[in-house]
Amino acid sequence: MVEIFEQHDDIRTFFAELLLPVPIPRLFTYRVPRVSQENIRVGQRAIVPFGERKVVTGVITSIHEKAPQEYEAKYILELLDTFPVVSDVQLRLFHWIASYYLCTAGEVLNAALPSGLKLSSESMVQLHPAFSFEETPYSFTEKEALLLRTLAGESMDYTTIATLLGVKNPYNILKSLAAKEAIILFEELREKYRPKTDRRIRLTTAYTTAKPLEDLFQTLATKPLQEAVLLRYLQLVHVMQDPISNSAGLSRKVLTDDPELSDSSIKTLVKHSVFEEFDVIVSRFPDEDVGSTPIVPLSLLQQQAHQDILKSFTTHDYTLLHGVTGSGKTEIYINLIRQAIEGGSQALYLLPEIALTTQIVHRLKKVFGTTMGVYHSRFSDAERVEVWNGVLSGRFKFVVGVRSSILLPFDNLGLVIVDEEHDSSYKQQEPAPRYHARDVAMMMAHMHHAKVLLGSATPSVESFYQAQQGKYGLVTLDKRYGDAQLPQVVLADIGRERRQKTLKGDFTSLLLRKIDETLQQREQVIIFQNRRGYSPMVNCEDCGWVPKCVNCAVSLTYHQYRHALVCHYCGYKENLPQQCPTCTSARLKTVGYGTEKLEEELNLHFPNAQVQRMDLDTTRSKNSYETIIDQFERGETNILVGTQMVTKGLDFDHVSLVGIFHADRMIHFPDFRSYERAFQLITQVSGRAGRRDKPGTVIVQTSDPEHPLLQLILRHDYRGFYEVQLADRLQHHYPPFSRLIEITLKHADKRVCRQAAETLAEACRANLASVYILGPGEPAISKIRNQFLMNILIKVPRATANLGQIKSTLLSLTESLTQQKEFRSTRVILDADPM
DNA sequence: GATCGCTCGCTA
DNA sequence: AGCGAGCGATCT
Repeated sequence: MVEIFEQHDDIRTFFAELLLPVPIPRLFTYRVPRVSQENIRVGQRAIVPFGERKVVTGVITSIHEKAPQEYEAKYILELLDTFPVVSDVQLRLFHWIASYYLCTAGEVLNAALPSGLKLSSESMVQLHPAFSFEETPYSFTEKEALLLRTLAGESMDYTTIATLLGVKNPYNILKSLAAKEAIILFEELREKYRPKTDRRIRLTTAYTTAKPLEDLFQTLATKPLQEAVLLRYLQLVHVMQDPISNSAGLSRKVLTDDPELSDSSIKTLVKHSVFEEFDVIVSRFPDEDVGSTPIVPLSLLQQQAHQDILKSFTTHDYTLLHGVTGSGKTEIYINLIRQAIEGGSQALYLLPEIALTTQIVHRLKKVFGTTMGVYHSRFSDAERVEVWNGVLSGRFKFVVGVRSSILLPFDNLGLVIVDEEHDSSYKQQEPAPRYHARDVAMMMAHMHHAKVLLGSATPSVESFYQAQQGKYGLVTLDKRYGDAQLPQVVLADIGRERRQKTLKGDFTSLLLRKIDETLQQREQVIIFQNRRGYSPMVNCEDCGWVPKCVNCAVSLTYHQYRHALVCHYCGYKENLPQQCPTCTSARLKTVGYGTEKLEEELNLHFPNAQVQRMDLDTTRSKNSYETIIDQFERGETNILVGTQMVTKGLDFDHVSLVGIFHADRMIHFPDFRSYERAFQLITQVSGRAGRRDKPGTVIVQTSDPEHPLLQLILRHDYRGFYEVQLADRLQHHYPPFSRLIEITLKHADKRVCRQAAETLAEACRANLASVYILGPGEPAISKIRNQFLMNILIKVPRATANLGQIKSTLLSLTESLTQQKEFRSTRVILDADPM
């Protein structure tokens, strides 16, 4: 074939579609600079101008030659990568999440990329170089002058300035100052991620051979301090035997940390070019104890379950492992993960936030060593970038992580394990994307042709139903590991003890006696109470006044250690008044028990025991969580009091008693999932009690011991619980028989909020066929941060095929609502599969 | 009349 | 989301 026309590669113009991390439901077209034409690939990041002055990082989703017709595309400023850092499957997944969870793909990208990978510019302000107060012909307002004085040589960003001046938007002030040539505005691009480096030291090439070294020792004969440094170096780095070892050098810290060596001598040797310093990039995850520990062999039951799971995988992509607490699910997971990795694919092990503890990480590290990455919200951003890059480079074949690790750049997943599958922390609540990691895992696994294993002692009604229907495989482990007994659950009747006057505060005599017995036997106790603070409420004994939050429709929680009333929703804080502000009575009393009060009263009841509290307030600082766990593990603490944090992922050998301080509030929460949550929570905490040889006891304090749910918990009757729940869900059109979409409207004006909700609900009723619509109604907490809330619930029966269409109708109805003038500042939040 | 502050539209 | 234009409210 003869080429008739010569290809003029150099005159072709390429365009790229970019996904940007902004909440706009659209891609953006940019022009590819000539120099990048050869190298640009889908999945690379690029810096692009966005708006008048800003620049942002986006991801290339396609490359083409179709010039946009209606506008002139801007140029890509810079390609940040030489290879794709977002995989194809990942991009597809982002779009699926966006459409299923009613948000934009940009919001998903924003959640997925660690901010270290999202370079963007920040608007900065600096004093004009030619400006001086003496020479300027202009006059300034007070705020302007304050800013000019504060700026003096420094540059500041907009938000700092806004705070400094006490205004919301400093833009007008800045514009005026810029016009008077007093300041200049500029954009600062910040490199957020920096690899961690280690400063190293080595001999300069002049001294790497025997002769010069000998001469050097001659010279240093009168300088013993420097000689010592040199000797130590030669002792640690065998320069003569292995010249390469010198080029790798020695970490400078090794020498400076040595108390026998002097810092200044090291510096002098560097100054005299005996040593040279250089930096190497090191991992933030040091290669600690590589996988060498032999794996504990599986018990017969575990082996059986393992085989059953593998067999189930041949017919089902999704399998549910229903294993009672303490049945040893983790060992089975470890085996499956190893097999997946050995088969050449990636594995992901998801855990709820509070279950991903150092205990479990250490255990897995011993098996998987450096091929394992850990992704946790407590990690710094730099660490997240390294996990991201580690998955890309293939360094990590396996990741243990929380919800958001589902968004890492896997390209060859073979297995996803979702442990504690029922846990509500898999569902992101606050900012969009409001995704459920378990359900995303299933879609993702589908895209990768991978298998998913859901694990739980108390599966969600939804998942168990799917298993019952044969949609998921089901494997059951109903014996504890090593034939240990399930804990004995005992109800303590608060009402009866109150009548018999044996109640002490809110402690039943039964609970107190059991704690005492347990301590006598040198065993440990966990007390669970799902309320932090001292008391959830304060109350005036004379007029009934209750302190409320000024921004939210909730009563304030009293925190004793801060001696303050605190709002758990917005953080508002005020001092506890000396007297009631309405009737001046001094008889203000605290009502109810938080973990803080429990801790205090346990100290009074058991003065010889060490009581430790574990909740948000005691685990705020970086290592406090680990410290509390370590102390408890070593037996330095006898009683651990805590919120949900004590329910998961912790294994202690000497806990034989678990107390659930108040079961009633969990059960009687106004929500169709409250029974399920209570059942799961109580079962989970109970699982902390008892190990191999000693069965544990669980005391559940309740005012309603006859309650059917408690009766089911007593018998460890998951199936019974499930049947009851399922009937209820069927009757009221709840999942798994319907899919839910919750609409929340927010507005500062209660009337507007209600009107908007009514208008929207009406529009839904008029435009959506074959769905059930509930509301609008006020949620239990009707105001948060000065925004009034209204809810509408849409129930879409499973049989309804057009879920996608319903969602897009909802989006357009919402859109037209907020376009109406009176509702323009109403915020509407759509939440698919709310928890 | 200038200045402040909020709403709204746009981003390629 | 974040920026910037425009416009009505508010102080002097």
